[in-house]
Amino acid sequence: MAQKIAKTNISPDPAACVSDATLRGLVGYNIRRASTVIQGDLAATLKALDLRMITFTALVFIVDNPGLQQSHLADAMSIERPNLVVILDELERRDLITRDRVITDRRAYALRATLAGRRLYDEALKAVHSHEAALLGNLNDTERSQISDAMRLIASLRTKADKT
Amino acid sequence: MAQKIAKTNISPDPAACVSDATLRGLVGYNIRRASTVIQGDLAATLKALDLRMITFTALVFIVDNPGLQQSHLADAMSIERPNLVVILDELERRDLITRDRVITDRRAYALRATLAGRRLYDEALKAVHSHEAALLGNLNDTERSQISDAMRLIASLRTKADKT
DNA sequence: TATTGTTATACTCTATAACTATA
DNA sequence: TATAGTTATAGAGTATAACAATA
Repeated sequence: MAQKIAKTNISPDPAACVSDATLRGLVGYNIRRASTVIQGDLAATLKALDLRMITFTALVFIVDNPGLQQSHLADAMSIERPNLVVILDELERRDLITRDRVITDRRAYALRATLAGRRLYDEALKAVHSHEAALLGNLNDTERSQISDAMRLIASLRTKADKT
Repeated sequence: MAQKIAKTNISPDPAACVSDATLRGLVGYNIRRASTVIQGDLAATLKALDLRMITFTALVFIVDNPGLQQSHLADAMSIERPNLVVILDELERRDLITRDRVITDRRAYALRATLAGRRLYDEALKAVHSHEAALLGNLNDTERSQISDAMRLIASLRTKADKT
């Protein structure tokens, strides 16, 4: 027993000894790790409302931009049109949104949230905001704004990956 | 022609009119967008060296932690052991790393970078650092440090998604 | 001829169960 | 019995080609 404790003290957690010092010197590595933690936590929050990150995002865009077309939503979400179809199928099946033919262009659908959709939107946003408040409790409003500003600045940058 | 220009001026880019004001109020949304931009750009940088983000990350860990075992590397990279196998297979096939039996525990492999692996490590890190310098050119060292510090703080937080 | 939404499909990334060889 | 590495496989998420309806 004493021997076991001694052995444990020598190597309590080998994984913790793995150095990521080089990677921590990269801004991209640190942002990605933070993003992973927040997304994981956010996913757990939304799961209680039977929403995934991507269905939540689509719902928010539709509530905020009533009459939006699928192709424009796909652009805004930076996803391909075919992948949006199944997401909207799910939201429509749950009666959270409607797809109405556009009279001036019968190829397109105008997306609108139903009352149930707007209610879920309110509920989800409230949950996500409290979640962020809890997770980022150590940061004050100024610090949180600074982080968001810096992230928006970086998100607006483009170099090699720019395709357009 | 004049009519066409007029029409264009009315609606130059419908997608740009889609408001994401609500989502921009969420720190997680802003971090994820920044992360996507940086990862995309980083991927393009590493592609020139025939590396993906995940193979690059594994290589850096192995060079920095010689003798590392696969299970500890998987923990450090937050990926499952089976998924690491194919990554190491690729690095080993390209003679960038070796898998040596551990004499004290013949179940485990000690991972080490070859000379070629260390050379690619140097080359890749140089490329990634210049890439970040170019992408984040508008930010000075202090601002970049502040961002990294904030991201590391967030990455260290755990609430709902904490499984352990 | 070009565009909107759709289907089918493929490719990557990730997660789990079960096996082997060692401990 | 438990652990390290492996295999097979299933599930997300994402990307492309091709089609019907419409412009």
